[in-house]
Amino acid sequence: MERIAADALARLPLFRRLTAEDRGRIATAAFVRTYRRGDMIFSEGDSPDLFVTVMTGRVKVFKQTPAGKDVILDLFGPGDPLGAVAVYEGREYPASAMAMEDATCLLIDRRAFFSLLEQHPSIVRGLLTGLTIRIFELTNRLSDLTGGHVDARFARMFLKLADSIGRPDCNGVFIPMPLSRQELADLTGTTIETAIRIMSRWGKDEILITEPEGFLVIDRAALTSIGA
Amino acid sequence: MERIAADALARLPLFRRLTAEDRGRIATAAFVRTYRRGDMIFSEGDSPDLFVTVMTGRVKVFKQTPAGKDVILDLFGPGDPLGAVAVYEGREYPASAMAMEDATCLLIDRRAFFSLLEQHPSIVRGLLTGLTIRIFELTNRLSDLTGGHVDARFARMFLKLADSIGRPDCNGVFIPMPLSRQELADLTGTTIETAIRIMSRWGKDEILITEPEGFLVIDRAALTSIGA
DNA sequence: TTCCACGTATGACCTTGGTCATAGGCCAGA
DNA sequence: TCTGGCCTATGACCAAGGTCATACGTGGAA
Repeated sequence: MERIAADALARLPLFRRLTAEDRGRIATAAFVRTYRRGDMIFSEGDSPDLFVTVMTGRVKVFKQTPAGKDVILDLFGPGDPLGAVAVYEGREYPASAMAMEDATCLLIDRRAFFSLLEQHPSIVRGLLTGLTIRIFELTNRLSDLTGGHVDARFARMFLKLADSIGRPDCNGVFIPMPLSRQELADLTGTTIETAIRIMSRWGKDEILITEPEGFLVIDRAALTSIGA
Repeated sequence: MERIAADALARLPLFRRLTAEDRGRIATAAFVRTYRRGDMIFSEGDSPDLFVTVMTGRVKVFKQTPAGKDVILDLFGPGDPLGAVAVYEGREYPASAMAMEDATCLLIDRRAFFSLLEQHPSIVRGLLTGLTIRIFELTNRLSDLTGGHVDARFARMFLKLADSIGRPDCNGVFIPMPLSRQELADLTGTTIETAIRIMSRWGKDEILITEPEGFLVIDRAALTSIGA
């Protein structure tokens, strides 16, 4: 844990609109903490006493199914606030968060965060927007994961990733997001074997290939038709 | 569509804490609308210009999966606000709402609602609480519906209903909530045939029986062990 | 270097549950 | 009273995909 420079806050969307003075005040109640790949940031059921914002690295938020498997609810990156729900209402985290790679997060003491909220309605608005977007995504994920065939879920997942973070490449669209087969399975609600089978089939069919630093979508049209 | 008496608002949790004067002001911008069983209250993709609160009857909120089946996201009853998400941020409804039986809803013009929000932070808090609870529920439903066996999902669903609205009865716990086989299927992410099979098996095994006005849980222990 | 752990890969097998077909009961409207 | 539509019910069939077993490659630890 370290102190944070007040101007580092200026880079986070949620705090960007505050005055420098206010950011200075927050900085006194905030820490930066670093996590190693695989470290838990918080666990389902923990009671939240810190408000967490991702600064660097990628974080997965997931939950265990009654059957004991993990389902990844969402992937977060720099600037995204984690577990705002729980902090705001003071109830337990509904899911767990784990660093998928080495990461740093900004932690703000819950009390300090609240006094901040009272003085700055713009932050409340930002959080509210975040919550509503979260409901949207969860709603979509729910209808996405329920029923339908696994290939289709895979296809839609990769199309979504391609649209959100993909960048054009000589041979297609590159998705700079390394995910293990297990993580692909947890994102699509299936097993690791099925994930492996689909990925190796698509590799052979030159639809989508796995690279060390992510995935390369070669045949977007094929994905679109599979996902339909 | 009719005017609403200001004191009817006093019965809705969200508005209960306002002064009589404020409720009177809202009443001028609010009206009551009645729906018949099966009527759509709003549809996925509509842009929200009214804030809706259920007053009587039961309403299901559902969404179509990419495969074209419906998934019921939640069941709402008297006092529950519908589609608060969409209204607040002014984006499209992420799901549809339909009256499951004859129902009445309180509708408030979006603009009037906003000026209300600005003057009454307590309403904002109420909405925020509602949104966070909604995220909780969606999170749970997501892990619930993903993977696992259909019987288990059925068992958990009925246990949850029994806990929330069940009342003791001479032979077990009665759930006063008539749901068609199709609706059971939509709640658990399966097909109507599978829903029928499970229900008739449980009926024969005297675990849970369907009654005209709801369901009677006879063997709660059996459900608990199936749901595990 | 050797060894173990972990991620990836692939085949064999079998159950769950989705699909299709058919039929009976009930209610509203003609 | 007949009829058509809707919900419930049940059987037959079949495939998607979960489970189990096995194997290979790589990287870190001893």
